[in-house]
Amino acid sequence: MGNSKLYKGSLNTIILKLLEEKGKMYGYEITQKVKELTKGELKITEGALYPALHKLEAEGLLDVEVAKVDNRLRKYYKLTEAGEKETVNRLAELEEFIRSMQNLVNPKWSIE
Amino acid sequence: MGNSKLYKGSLNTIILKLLEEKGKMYGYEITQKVKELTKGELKITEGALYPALHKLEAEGLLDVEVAKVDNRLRKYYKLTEAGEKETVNRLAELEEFIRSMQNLVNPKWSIE
DNA sequence: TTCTTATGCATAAGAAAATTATGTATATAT
DNA sequence: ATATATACATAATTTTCTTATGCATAAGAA
Repeated sequence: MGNSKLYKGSLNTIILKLLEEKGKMYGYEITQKVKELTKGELKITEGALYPALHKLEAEGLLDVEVAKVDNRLRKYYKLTEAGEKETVNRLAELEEFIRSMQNLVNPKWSIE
Repeated sequence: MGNSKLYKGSLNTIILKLLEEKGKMYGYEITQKVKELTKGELKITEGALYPALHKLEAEGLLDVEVAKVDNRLRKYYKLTEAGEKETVNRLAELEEFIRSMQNLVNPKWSIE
């Protein structure tokens, strides 16, 4: 299972990006969304996700809001103001990184 | 200095790809080439590079050839046959990963 | 009705893969 | 002389993941 050892370092940015898009999401929802968007190629494990969410919250980039749906707990996360600013920066960095990787891996692509 | 925390996991593939292109390269040359190709954005540190080269060699994917140029040591690495095969696989995996990341970060790009 | 799968959170132990800090040595430019 | 560039290497530490485990409810299958 889960053999995507390549996304190391980009998990935080992925989380921020999704929250920027959707407004608010809860942990399990994020794992499912990523699986869906990448056609199952990228699987966010809970062991990676929850600590990452807690850290982003501790850094003041996320706010939490607890809800109970169908008698089950959900923790909805959304960007703080600081989080919105950081998201812009980190996304730019990630996009630049992706471009660099393309340049390395397949220079032809980036000519156009 | 070196603030590219994003390429984690892809160093091995980058090395293999460069060797596939250039035939043979030595460590220091690889660091400079990557810096050049990414316009300074990606800096391979020696602490990451040399262990990676040694590991790829131990796995039978690389061959070494020592040379002395200007009284300085150089260790030229090149792909073994097994290394050439692995390079194809790992490049495909990395390209697929890059596509996934694009899909997450900027879905618009990947429609075309 | 029992068992599995899905939903939902969390943390601890361990592994992988980097960074940072050293160390050695020669060559070149200031 | 001194700093920078070239060239290799490794140890200590940190970051960031995977794997394993734990708790709990809901829904569907057997």
